[in-house]
Amino acid sequence: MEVKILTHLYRQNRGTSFRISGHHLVGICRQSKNNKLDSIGFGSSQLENEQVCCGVVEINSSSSVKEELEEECSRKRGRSGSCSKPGTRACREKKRREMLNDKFMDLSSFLEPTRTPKTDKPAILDDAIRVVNQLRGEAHELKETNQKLLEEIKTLKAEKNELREEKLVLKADKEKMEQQLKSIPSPGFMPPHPAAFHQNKMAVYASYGYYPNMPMMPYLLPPSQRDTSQDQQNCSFAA
DNA sequence: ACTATATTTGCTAGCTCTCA
DNA sequence: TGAGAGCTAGCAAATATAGT
Repeated sequence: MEVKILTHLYRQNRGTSFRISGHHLVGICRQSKNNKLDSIGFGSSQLENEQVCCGVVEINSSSSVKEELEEECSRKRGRSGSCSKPGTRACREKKRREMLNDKFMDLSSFLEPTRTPKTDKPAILDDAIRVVNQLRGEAHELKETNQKLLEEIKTLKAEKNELREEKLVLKADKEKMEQQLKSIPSPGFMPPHPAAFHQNKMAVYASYGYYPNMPMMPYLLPPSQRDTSQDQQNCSFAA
């Protein structure tokens, strides 16, 4: 264990006895903010009950001796009825306080996982209130968004149904018109112009009843072949 | 000196057990 | 079944202690 004598005096009104490497030191503990042992005020055995220690040793070790000292130097007050006797009321009360503190630490860790848990209880509660309010706001916004999306889904479904019905109506109309076309009587035999045969334009007449079982071929012909603008020149007798 | 935290202690409510 | 005793958790106030 490395010890370092500090120059300043350390004043305290109560001391605790320690034994380090066979040397008897009398003094008190000095703890840092996080309750870890920081240093020990010490004096001689003759100064055990004096108010002024002769010096302070700084502890710079992770040895079990230090742990023992830390145990010895905890904030526990050496009163009667303390938690040294398990099952006593004081012990139960201490357990209850520890449990409470643990819950506060858990809450602090939950609120700010990336930071060291706070020990300031009002600050932890402030954080908790802030986070709860923030989460409430977010939940409210998400509920509103969800409601809007549900309404949009409803509208789109209605629109889809309308389109489906429209499609059925159009399909029925189409079938009806096809039936009507099929039922129109033939206007009489009109032999196609020979040029039509020659230029493969015969299909133009297919839908007029000559070949009722044939598909409407003109739609299969390329536009250049459906052009009849030059027919008059090609076939003089048709004029 | 002041503040935060730990400890002690008195009080109360709730629960269980015993007894008439 | 109701009354009383005993036990305990929880709360709050008082007090002690440590840190700044």
